[in-house]
Amino acid sequence: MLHVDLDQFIAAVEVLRRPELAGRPVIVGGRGDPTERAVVSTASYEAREFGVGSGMPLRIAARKAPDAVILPVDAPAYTAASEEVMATLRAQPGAIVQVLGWDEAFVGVATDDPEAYAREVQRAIFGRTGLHCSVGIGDTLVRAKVATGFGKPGGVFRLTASNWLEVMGHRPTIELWGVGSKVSRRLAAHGITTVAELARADPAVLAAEFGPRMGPWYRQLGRGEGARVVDDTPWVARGHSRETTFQQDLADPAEIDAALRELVARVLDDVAAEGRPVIGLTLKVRYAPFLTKTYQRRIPETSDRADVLARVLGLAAERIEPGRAIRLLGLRAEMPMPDDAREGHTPTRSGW
DNA sequence: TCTGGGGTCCTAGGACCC
DNA sequence: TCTGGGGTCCTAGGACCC
Repeated sequence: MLHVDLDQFIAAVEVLRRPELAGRPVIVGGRGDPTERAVVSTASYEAREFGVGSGMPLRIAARKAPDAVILPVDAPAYTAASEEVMATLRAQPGAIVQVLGWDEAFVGVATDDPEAYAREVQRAIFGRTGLHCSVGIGDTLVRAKVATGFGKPGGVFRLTASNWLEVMGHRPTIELWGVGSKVSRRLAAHGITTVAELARADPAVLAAEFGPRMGPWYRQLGRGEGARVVDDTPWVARGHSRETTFQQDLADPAEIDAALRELVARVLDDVAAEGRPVIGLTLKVRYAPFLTKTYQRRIPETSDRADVLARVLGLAAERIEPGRAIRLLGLRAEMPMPDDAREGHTPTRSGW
């Protein structure tokens, strides 16, 4: 299994079309205005030198890297670049491709020399798109994914059962794919701080702490074990959602009503593009300063836009706390899943 | 530091049914 | 009547990923 990950993808796409930015700190986020409520999508390696990273408020990023070029997010441009990359991968001999996002994919292939294959993948992607990537090689998907980090930038790295513990054993659990800050802290409370410790943790302790599915799965993660199959079946979304953080908190009922109607329209456009009905709604409300509530409702299957709008407005009228300032409104529509896309999932934290 | 947007999956508790 | 047990559905919240 190969895991292919583009280096500083979004920033790299921007630099490709503005070569004069090469070598400069580049930050992409929001509408490119550091005075707005927005966060960093990607920072170029030069910007990361200043301590700027993904998810950081744009305002803070601009303070840390005052000379950085700050650009707005241009999703269509990244989608187009991503499609070029994925097409290149699919054109490789024998490749089975599972897309994980704009800038990464698993590639399953039978080869005697995976390093040579990886180098060829890098050459092909650069040749067609001008973008650099790193490649992880593994005997499980988890090991391939984790290996990529050791190849960055522009390299190739192999992680298998034979070197997993030697390379990863002494590292903190948060470096595992699927372990974040909360879980690593809960693990630490049980005396588990390293990958090796997680690998030999008591399954009963993990199950008691994290539940019957997640507990055993974390132990597997510590061992680098898991799926060994690249799945290229087309993605079927469970739902579509839209959300907006307002630059100024909303309090006026008329403004809230208008924002809800806008959200319904945008979500239903996404749903209608797939020609599927709606079976559930989730209204998300972030009250000022930062308290998030979700109001969820199963609804009779419908494709009628007016019906959905009426239900959303009804849900909002019932649940939204009157008079409270609102920072964010979001709406998610859930769609029925086809039978063949519903079963057999083990937790992977990224949907496949 | 004052915290985006679009996704997925898991857990827990209560309702309800047999 | 003072009280079982299992299964499923629904809702709210949490965690993680890119």
